[in-house]
Order: sequence, then C-alpha cells, then structure tokens
Amino acid sequence: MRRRTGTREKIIDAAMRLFYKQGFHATAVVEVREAAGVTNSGFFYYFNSKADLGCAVARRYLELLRSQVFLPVSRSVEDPVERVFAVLDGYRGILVNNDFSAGCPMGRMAAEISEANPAAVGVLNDAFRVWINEVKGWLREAEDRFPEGTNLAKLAMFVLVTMEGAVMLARSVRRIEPYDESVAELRRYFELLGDKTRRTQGKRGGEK
Amino acid sequence: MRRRTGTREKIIDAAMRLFYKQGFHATAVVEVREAAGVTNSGFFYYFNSKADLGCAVARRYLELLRSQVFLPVSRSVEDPVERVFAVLDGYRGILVNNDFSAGCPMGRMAAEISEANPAAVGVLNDAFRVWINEVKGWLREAEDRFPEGTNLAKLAMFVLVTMEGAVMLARSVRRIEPYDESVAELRRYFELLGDKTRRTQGKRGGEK
DNA sequence: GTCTATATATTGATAGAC
DNA sequence: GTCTATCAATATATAGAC
Repeated sequence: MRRRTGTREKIIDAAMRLFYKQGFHATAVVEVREAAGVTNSGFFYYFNSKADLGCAVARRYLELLRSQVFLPVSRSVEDPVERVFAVLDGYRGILVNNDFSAGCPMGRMAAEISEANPAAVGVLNDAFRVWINEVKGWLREAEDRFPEGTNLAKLAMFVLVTMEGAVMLARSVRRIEPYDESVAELRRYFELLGDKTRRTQGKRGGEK
Repeated sequence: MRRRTGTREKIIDAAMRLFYKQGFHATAVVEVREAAGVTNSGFFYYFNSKADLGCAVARRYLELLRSQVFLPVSRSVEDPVERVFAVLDGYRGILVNNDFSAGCPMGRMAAEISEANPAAVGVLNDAFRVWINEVKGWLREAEDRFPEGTNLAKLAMFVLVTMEGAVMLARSVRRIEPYDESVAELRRYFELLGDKTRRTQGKRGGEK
C-alpha cells in the first residue's frame, strides 16, 4: 500500500471519479491528467498504459470498499441485517448525489471492460468477492433469523445482484424509484425468510 | 417499420451484434461497416453519426424484444409465472452461448451510454418499460397466487433488476453460477410470496 | 446509392531535454 | 520526476466522382 499523497495517487483519484461518472472508454487519458493537474509524460511515467490505470483504479475501488463502504456502516449500525440495508442506502446516496450519473463504481467498470482488460477484471472480481463475503458475515451474525439451512453466501450474492441491477436501471431512467422499490422487494424477501428486524429494533445485533 | 433487407438493416444488424459483445464505445464504426460489408461513405449515407447508429440499434432491441424474447415464450410456455422464468432462461442462454461476453443487450448499452446519448437512452428506457409491462401482464394472469395487494408492476421490475444484476456479475466472473443462484433466489421469493407453480404443473396457466 | 479518396480530431503513447 | 514537443494510430466524418 502506498502513501495517499503524491502524483500517482492524484492521478488514480481523478481517474476514479471520471471513470465512475463517465465510464472507462468515454474518459480520455488527457481528461484524467488534466483533472489531476499532471503533464502527459507525467502520466505515462506512472502508468504504462490506460489499461494499467484501469487496474490501479480497480485496486483503489477494492481498498475503498472496506474503508468507505463497510467500515462506516459497521461502526454506525448495530444490527447485522440493518447493516446490509445501510450499505444499500449508501449506494442510493451515490445515485442521488451524482444526479444519477454515477452508481456503483465497480459494477460500471465491470460492465464495460469485462473482456478487454483481464487484469482489471480480476481485481474487480476480487472486490465482488470481498463485498459478498462481508455481507455474508453480517448475515451469519443473524443466521438464527433465517430458515435452517439457508445458504447465506448465495443470499449475500443476491443482495449484490439486486443492488447492481437496481443501480443500472435507476441510472438509466434517472429516477430513484426503481432503486427504492428493488430494495423494498429485497426487504420483503428477507421478511418472508423470517427476518423480523426493523430499522429501530436490533434484538440480537452487535454481539460480534 | 422498414424492410429487413437492405444496406441500412445490414448495418444495424452488424452493429447490434458487435455492441452487445464488445460494448458501444469499444466498437469502432469501421468494424461495424466491415462486418456489414459496407463502405465508409455507405455507412454515413445511412447514419449521420455513431450516436445515430446507437439509437437505431436501441430501437432494434426494442423491436426484437417482442419477436425474439416474449413471443416465443408466450407460445411455448403455458403457465404465466413459468413464462417469466423461461424468459430468464433465455438470457442464461445468451450468456453461455457467447461464452459470457454478452448478456442483456439493452442493459449493457444502458450502462454504457446513459448520459452521452439521450435519444438512445430514451429508447432503451421505453424498452425497459415494455419488458416490465409484459412480465407484469403475465404476473397478473396469476395474481391469485400472490398475496392480496401485491404490487405486480414492482415485482415485475424486480425481476428485471435481478436479471440485469445477475447478468452483469456472471459476465464479469465468467461463470454461470451467480446467474443461476440469483434466479433460484428469485424463485424462492416467488414461492414465499405464495406461488406454488412448478415447472411441470400449471394449475391455472393458459386461461388467458 | 455506392465508390475512392481524404479531412480532421482525438486517441494512446514516446523521445529527449532539464 | 517533470517538462516540451511530437508520433503513430485510430476515430469520426466529409467531398465529390460515377
């Protein structure tokens, strides 16, 4: 892990923002280096290629997953199941705060570069694994609220899939409703599975 | 609606295939016109710009939705709820038949061009609406299998969201499991909502 | 309506001085 | 490690003959 200051970091930072708002292909290297205040050669001193930058950005997404997505929620929300929905609420915030031009950075990048940049895809897939695993861990903390034998890994993956699909649709129609309604359906699924949690309750949360 | 033969149609056809396998930005106009066997000027005689082509392709997706996705399933599957899952199985086929380089053409395009090409986005959003509406219609045929007051429009949208998210993840990891498991979770949700349909049954299907 | 030829702009990437 | 200058390739798009 590298220091957070420095030119290289500034480039990754700028790229990250541009990529998740405009997409990878739609963003030129020039835009990135201008946003970062770096000269052209400066850029290619730090990165061999645009694909290389893509990898670095993917790795940054993976890092930020813990510090920006999961850790804050872990600290602020006690109930494990409510943590899951708090994470989903975080992605909602990204949508509305960016006027629906950005959703899930990882999902957007994965949708766009799947085949062309195998290295970056590998990192993104690691990130998806981390995402699912974290949610699975929370669900396991509350496993007695789900039916015997419920596959929590698959359920966690389903949460990710719901989020990604909902983000895509909401972004396309530029309205939050598809997102909110999808989360509501997911919530209903959880309830039908037996989870009785409600936003204020937390009968077994936080025992970690 | 235009004739299916003719140069313009050949271009749209070629573009459609390239776009949903490589993406819109990653596909150059040259590739499209070469795949269509059309000269460069020939291309720009029929389309004002690449964005224009994007619109035409989106419109084609919308057309094909009825003829290629919903109509065949309507004819071959009797039970309305099973029709929904038969459609999902169709997208599964796209994934595996293209070795995970293609999933849902509409979803891929929507994820990529959201802001840059408002006209195409409009068409895609129409297509999403048609998709949801068709599924909603099927669910309504089986509405007595769901709890009183179930919002079938939202449920239909949730099916779309699940499919899109699952396609994205399966495409990224190049494995079918995330897709199959997501559909299984959706199936479980339907069961918990009260639907008792099974692949062979159809206790109330096809009364239309 | 299709061809050849070409324009123009932008792209990703390099060379070499300081 | 950062600068100026520049490359070669690719991109979208146009002109004008037939």
